Amino acid sequence: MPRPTKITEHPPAAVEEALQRLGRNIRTARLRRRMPQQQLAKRVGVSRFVVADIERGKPTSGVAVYLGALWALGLLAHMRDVADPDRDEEGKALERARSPRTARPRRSLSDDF
Amino acid sequence: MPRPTKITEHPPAAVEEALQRLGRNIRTARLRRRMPQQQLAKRVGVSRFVVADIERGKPTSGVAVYLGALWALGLLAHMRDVADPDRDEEGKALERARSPRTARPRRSLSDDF
DNA sequence: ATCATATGATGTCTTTAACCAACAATCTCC
DNA sequence: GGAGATTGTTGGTTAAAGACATCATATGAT
Repeated sequence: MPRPTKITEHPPAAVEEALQRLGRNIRTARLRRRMPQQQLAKRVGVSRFVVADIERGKPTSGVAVYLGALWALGLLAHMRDVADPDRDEEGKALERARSPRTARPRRSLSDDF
Repeated sequence: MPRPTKITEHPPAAVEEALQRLGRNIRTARLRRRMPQQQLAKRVGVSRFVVADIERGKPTSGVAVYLGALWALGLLAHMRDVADPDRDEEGKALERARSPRTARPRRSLSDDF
């Protein structure tokens, strides 16, 4: 994504780590299937360089490429649980009665960070 | 991602669906925490428009933004299992002896799709 | 019901992500 | 060990991702 952003230039350590692990996992899955980057790229519809990028965990690559790779490897189902409201215990606890459609502040609280 | 790619212009239905669900989940988690897009954007280090985009499941946004949002919501741990080699049963089955470092074809098989 | 706030929608501008090509390096199978 | 394929790397080109400003709408505390 053009226009430099904080998150892509200096990602938090946790984000960078998660990204690299995801890339390694995709690579492992691809190698296990004995599929060249070229072929995976063809299925996803990108050049082989993009596949090489995501296997390295490049933060700036589009989500669709990552998900496309998971899809081409038959691993997209793993995304179902990510941020699943049912698994968000903290969120469930915070949600008192109903879920509002906008996040209007309840009172005047120090909402900055 | 500049230069249009097949995956971002016409994502497979499964990918598009997964993307939209992820966006909805992020939105749900944010609302439960009564956090405005603005504030989430500030934590992630992007503009509020980008947050609005990912909540709609925009395929072209960078991965880092999605993961950054998960991180800011305390949900990044959910990414650990995605494409985890231990959970890739099909991959484990395909891996005969050891994992090769390149995907050189074992024989002359019809490797084109 | 009121009114401040959150969110949606548009349009312009800047910067870079993804593309491509070719060579070098590495690895696997025979 | 040799051959053939895969993967890494670099640099130039181009179209879009993200920022920003503004207006319009919807929402929810009071």
